[in-house]
Amino acid sequence: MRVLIVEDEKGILNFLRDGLKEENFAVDTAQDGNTGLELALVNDYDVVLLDWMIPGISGIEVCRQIKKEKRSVPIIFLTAKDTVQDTVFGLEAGANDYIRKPFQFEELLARIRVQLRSTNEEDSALTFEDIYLNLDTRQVFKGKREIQLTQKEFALLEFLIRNKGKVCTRTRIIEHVWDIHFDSDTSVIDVYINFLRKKLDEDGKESCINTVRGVGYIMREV
Amino acid sequence: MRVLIVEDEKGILNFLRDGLKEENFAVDTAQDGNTGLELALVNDYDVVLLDWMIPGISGIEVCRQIKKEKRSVPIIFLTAKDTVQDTVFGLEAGANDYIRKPFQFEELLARIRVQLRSTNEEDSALTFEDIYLNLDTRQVFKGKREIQLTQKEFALLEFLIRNKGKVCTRTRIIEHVWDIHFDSDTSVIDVYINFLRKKLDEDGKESCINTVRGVGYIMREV
DNA sequence: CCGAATTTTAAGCGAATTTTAAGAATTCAT
DNA sequence: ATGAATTCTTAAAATTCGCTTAAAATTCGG
Repeated sequence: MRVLIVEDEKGILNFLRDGLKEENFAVDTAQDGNTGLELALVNDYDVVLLDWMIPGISGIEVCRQIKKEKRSVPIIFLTAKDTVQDTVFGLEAGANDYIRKPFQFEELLARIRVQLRSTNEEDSALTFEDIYLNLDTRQVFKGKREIQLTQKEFALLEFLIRNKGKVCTRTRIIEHVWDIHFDSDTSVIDVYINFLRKKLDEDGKESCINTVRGVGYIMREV
Repeated sequence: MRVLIVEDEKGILNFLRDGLKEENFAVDTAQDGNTGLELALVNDYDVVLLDWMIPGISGIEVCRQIKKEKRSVPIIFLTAKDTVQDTVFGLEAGANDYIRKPFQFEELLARIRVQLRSTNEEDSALTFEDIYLNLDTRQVFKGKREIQLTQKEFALLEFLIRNKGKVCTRTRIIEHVWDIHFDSDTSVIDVYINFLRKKLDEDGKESCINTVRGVGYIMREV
């Protein structure tokens, strides 16, 4: 899940970035309106956090522009202001939600989850056959057995399951899970597929992750 | 589907080439304007990706020249610049779309698909009689039976079905599926037609792929 | 700052795929 | 019917690609 944070105050920015990374988001940041807008238009984010008062183009304007091109990206305003006026402006500009500073990180997280939930229509769990992924607790079960996964393993499995039934090309995987854009020469995917298979597959049975030679991988339900 | 990429930065070039090959495109590349233009004029591409700033003739000029001779080839600009000015120039020069670097591979792919769709009008599935090709999962079914195909087999079948009812000449096949332009002295097509027939045809019945002696092959609906 | 866990790199192996090559079979014109 | 051209078939050679490992680099908590 990719997030863009547009916020000029360094302290808050770092706080948010670190917190969200811990929650396994791929985080991009911008400290002014222009950069923020550009990033938002170029990339596909799952949610955008937008400060109200930023240098360059105002938050409201950034919001308006993003919504013009990409209707579906959820935008959450972070704002110190709290008059009714401003809130109305924000929502008119197309924001999906807003949160007043200072806020509890937990609350922000909750609001982000709400937004994600509404676009994808999933709860905080993903499943594939007898594999169960709880996104809240980061627990993974294979049947009744709990499986310990590292961050990257979890992210890769999450991506594969979200795209179950479709071939995930190496390029897409490296972009969504590793956030690498211009390096095609790495075998890190192979290694992690191998890790997942070792942890998830049962002896004798076919792997739950299929290889599509020359292309990528797919989790295909039988 | 054939793509030409004109881009001087090696890293980006490789990244694009690999990514597009995974998506089953036949990819040609050029690292300067002159070579790019020449390739574009000599061959039939389904889409051209053109960097703005390249050695030799400028991207804009290449675009203009291509459009003068071949109105219909869609051209997508890859550009680091982002002023309105440049965009306007690009579109005036005849570009069909542009994308700013750095970009998500996904987004590029989406834009390419938009361009292709306007000429063809395809979904993620192709059919010919009881043969069903799913481009998402790369699965092939003959009736209810699933058929395992390799990359090249898949690409060849895809090409034949996209052109069903039309004769596919050996030259067009070798260009679109193998990306070979001069070497007419190979029997690789015969071999692969043979592979496909073995996998797809049923005993006793006529092959689903017809030979047009001296010319090529055709999938003709009865 | 150290040590453990995680992530990444690199290399060898082996299997699957792709290509080459050559003889057999077919088609077509004379 | 015959011979030339073209296509089919097969097998073997060449290549590519993914799997596996181990070791190096990095991150992170104490």
